[in-house]
Amino acid sequence: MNVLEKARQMLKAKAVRPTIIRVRLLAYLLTHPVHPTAEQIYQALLPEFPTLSKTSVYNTLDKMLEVKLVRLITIDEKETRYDAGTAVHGHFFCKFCRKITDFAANPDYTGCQELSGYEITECNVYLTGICKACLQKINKSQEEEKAV
Amino acid sequence: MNVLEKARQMLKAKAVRPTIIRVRLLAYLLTHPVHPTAEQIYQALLPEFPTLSKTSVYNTLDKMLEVKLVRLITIDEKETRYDAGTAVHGHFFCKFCRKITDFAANPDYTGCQELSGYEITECNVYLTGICKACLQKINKSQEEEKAV
DNA sequence: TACAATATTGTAACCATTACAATTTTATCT
DNA sequence: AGATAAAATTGTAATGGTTACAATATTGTA
Repeated sequence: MNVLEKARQMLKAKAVRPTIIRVRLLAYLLTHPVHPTAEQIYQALLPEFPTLSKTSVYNTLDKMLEVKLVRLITIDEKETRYDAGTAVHGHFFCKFCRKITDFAANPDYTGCQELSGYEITECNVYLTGICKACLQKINKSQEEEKAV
Repeated sequence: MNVLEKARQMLKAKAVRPTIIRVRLLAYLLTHPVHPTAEQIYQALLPEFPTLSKTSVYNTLDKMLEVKLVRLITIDEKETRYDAGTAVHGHFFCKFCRKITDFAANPDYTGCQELSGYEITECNVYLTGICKACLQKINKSQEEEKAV
């Protein structure tokens, strides 16, 4: 089954009408698990739907957030990112390249006193710092400075 | 030692010049650990500093973020919140009243394979859902509907 | 006091996101 | 298939948090 059919099935299972735009947008998220912004999604779909509007992207994402086919990632305070991954995992945000990396994380806070009686619907673990690649770049440029 | 003196000491320790506005703003955060927004901080300090500008609030917060006297909380995608608490803890965000509750959380991801070689400077655990008080309100209003 | 560095202010711009009314598409019924 | 109503999509304009930047004020030091 290709990814379009898969996206269609996922939408149907959540009783969301599988319109072309919704199917393609969800398929895009499934095949591009890089936590894109609304703008990136818009730009990616534009060639295929020249009349696509930014509002439609936001509407579609809101719909999918409602039924939990998509998760919000607010680790980057500049813009919101979206993730179609269903498995719970943590997100690492590099301050230099602004890329987000997934990592295994499934914390259990059911026994937490402060939250007894609370209804928890979403869980996000965010780490911020500098990724390996950027660290290497930084070290390299420092060495070059020394050499001069 | 009162909170103003404490704020002054904290700023000095980080080599940030303890100007009146910085001291008062930090003292406000220390005495109001409710994760206020920039707007709320601005409104709270305005009576004392009638000429205070929003830009100064942002500048001051940026300065304190740099030296880690303050942490960013991005759990609410609508606006950024600020927290002067130094101890690591998680944040619960209620979708109804938009209040943020602290809870104990100190996850250890030093052994995480995906992040080996990464430099981690910040860690945030965000839970979203409905708080106890809002759940009770919802239940109550549902009962009233039934009664009618 | 005078000077240089730093902090604060005010205004205007930026830009992601949302509101809303108009248009188009879709599902259903005849 | 054609008609109709509901739902989806679009375009435009507004909203509002945040930032850029130049002007002004304050601070520390000689």
